[in-house]
Amino acid sequence: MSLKHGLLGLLNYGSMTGYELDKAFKNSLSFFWQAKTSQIYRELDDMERRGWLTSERIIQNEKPNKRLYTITDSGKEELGNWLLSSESDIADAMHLKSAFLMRVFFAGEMGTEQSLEMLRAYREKCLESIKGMSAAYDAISEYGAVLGDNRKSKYWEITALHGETFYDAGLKWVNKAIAILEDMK
Amino acid sequence: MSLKHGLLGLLNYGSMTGYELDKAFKNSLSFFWQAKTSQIYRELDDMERRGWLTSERIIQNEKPNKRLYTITDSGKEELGNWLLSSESDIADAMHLKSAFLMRVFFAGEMGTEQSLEMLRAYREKCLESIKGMSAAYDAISEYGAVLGDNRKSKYWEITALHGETFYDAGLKWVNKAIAILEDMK
DNA sequence: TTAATCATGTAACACGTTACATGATTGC
DNA sequence: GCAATCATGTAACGTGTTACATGATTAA
Repeated sequence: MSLKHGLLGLLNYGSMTGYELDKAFKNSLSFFWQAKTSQIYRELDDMERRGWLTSERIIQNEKPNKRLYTITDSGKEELGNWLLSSESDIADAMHLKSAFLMRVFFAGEMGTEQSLEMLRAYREKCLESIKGMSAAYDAISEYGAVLGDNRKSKYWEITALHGETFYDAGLKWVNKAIAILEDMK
Repeated sequence: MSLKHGLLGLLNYGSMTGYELDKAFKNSLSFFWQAKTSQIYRELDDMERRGWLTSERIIQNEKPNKRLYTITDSGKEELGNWLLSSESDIADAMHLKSAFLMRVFFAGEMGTEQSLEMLRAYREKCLESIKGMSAAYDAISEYGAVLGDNRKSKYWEITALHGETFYDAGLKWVNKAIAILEDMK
């Protein structure tokens, strides 16, 4: 149930509308959790039913009306409990789910040239992601400066470092894999 | 829809019962895809409806009856198409989903000592996983020798190498993360 | 005698995706 | 004139999890 907790975490920084939450989510948490806009609205409804947040309708005349969400004490408690309860998510963190790796596993059924193409495409994605990291670091230090909270932004940096380390690992792996297949020819 | 394709891939090596498929899945594909037994049976039903496989009831008297699944030509075609169609799964492969990293992201809300505990637990899991790799390599060369198919087992090795590389990356990252937090104290 | 292995499933629920609907304002 | 931004949702569908049910054989 981590999507709800991610939203609670963002709302804990300050009240936001669904639209703003959606953007905030995609700009920060999307490195390790993805969610569609429609799902976010649905989860917010459910969280309000649970009493983790309240919402206030704001009428605008120049723009569409909006709904501002605010975390409640009960929501803060839930967030705190989730942060402390290891909840077995560390074991989960060891498991990846990847249709791409599944295709690699069964790649013996196709030609070596086709497998190589697939791996080269993966390599391109790794390189792109690695290039994208500097923008991510910039965004973090910018937000960190705005908030003036060094402690929080340290953890953001640590998650960015995770991304960087893993993209590098992906690149290293795929280069080895390509070398193995080219040796085989 | 990759669970179905994983099952097709296994059945392409030879006919199996649901029970055997479940075990085969957990022994090989579970490194990059997880599925519960109950889901596997449900998917097999659906795949039969689609004509990708046929099943044959086998009556046993000493043991429970079983159902043997066999891939059809249409199933082989589907498997082949899936292998070749990149299907955007390479882009997906760049996205991880991790409740654990989400907790790290919001760890500014808890004490540094608690965050360190969480990271140390992750480090333990990395070390365990790294230790487990030699067993995985053993299993692959064993199966490879049985099948006598070098080409197939090369790809299995490549996926194992992926696991190894990523567990190492996890360890490297967490050590850096722990160092950052300890410096902060 | 207790746990593991063999072997199959159903039902309910939770979570995630896709497709669709609406419509004004602002910047290029 | 066209794309992007603002802003909210519903309905249907697809995928994954949990809890439960059944019951014999075999090895420690």
